[in-house]
Amino acid sequence: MIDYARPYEQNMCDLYLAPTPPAQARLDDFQVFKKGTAYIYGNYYSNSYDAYQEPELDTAVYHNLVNSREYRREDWKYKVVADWNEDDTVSWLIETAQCLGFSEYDVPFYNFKVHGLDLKLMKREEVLQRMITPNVDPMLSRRLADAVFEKLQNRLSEEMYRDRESSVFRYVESDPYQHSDAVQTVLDLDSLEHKNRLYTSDYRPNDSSLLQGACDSSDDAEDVFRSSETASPEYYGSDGSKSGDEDDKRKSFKRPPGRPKGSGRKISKRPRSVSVPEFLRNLLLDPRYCPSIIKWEDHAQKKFRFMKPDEVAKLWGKMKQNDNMTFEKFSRAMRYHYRQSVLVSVPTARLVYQFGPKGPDITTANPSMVKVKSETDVNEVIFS
DNA sequence: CTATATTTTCCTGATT
DNA sequence: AAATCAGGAAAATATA
Repeated sequence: MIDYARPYEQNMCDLYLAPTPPAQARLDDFQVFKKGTAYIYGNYYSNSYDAYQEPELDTAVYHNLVNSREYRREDWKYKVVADWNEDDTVSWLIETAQCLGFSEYDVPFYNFKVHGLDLKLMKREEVLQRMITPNVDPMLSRRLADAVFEKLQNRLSEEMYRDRESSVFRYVESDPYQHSDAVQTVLDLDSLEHKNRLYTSDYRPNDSSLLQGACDSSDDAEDVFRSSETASPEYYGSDGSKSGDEDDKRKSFKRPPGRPKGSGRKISKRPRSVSVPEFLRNLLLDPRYCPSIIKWEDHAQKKFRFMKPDEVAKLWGKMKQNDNMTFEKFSRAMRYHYRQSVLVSVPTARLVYQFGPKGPDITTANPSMVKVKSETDVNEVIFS
């Protein structure tokens, strides 16, 4: 059953041309040397496919909520807001949200890909509108929006003040978010063994006074938020792991018994990663991918066709940080979903599959299927 | 940490 | 002949 599939959201797949981060070395890379045939085989494939690559899609990155880490650049720190480009705005937003003790997964950052000038003009209400997203508690989004808005206003007024002080503006020394030195070693084996590390532990507290509660066991946004206001997080006395040389003030506080107020709400921590069927659904509902590389064959029957199987596989690989993904392997993953009727095969037709009874929800507010349908027919004629 | 679910890799054999 | 399909097997990852 694929009841875990998140509802489709616009911008769920996001396409952008940011430089791709250095690919993580995977153990799989080395397996090539264990199998002589695979080595030659692989070369052959990659060479022949290179000829078909379309530059536009080559640099495309399928974005899902998981890789906001692409926006970890810090250019924005050295510019005035008015000079921020879209990426600067997003980078700032993500970092600010984290400094405030929120999870980056609560931030629908793709709604904030705006130039700094537009951000400046944004009213509190608009920030809120953009912050709202189906998977996050609206109250949480509201607090996040408010807090972010305040931060923005602070920065803007500080800029104004500095502008009067000196005509030459430099932001560096006033940076409220000094980043700690990167703790990265070339020989760090962890980075080889677990790619998740990138988004689980890449996160470094920038403001310890605010972040005290953000990284610990609290699931509750209320707790996190309150700790930033009153600095009264819970004290772990039993195992002793948190006591000792830590902050003395903490010892005088003890969490009152019972469930903290408002702790029943669910906030999004790390969202479940996108499954193969979900991924397909997302592409199918996104006009940036839909007719071009994958399209509906028959929306009513949930049938779809791969136009460029290798491009789809490449996107999947990109999303999973796996440069070795091929349609061959991707389709194997698809076939495993036959068992549960999430997908069903369409015999005789090649590159055509179908969502089964347990498939993801494919409804959408703006179906572009009508147009697709006619293109289908055209292509059909040409093909045969 | 354990168990289950999903995905990746590789492979054999069949089909178009 | 090259692509695509079907699954088995096993290992790797992800999630509960």
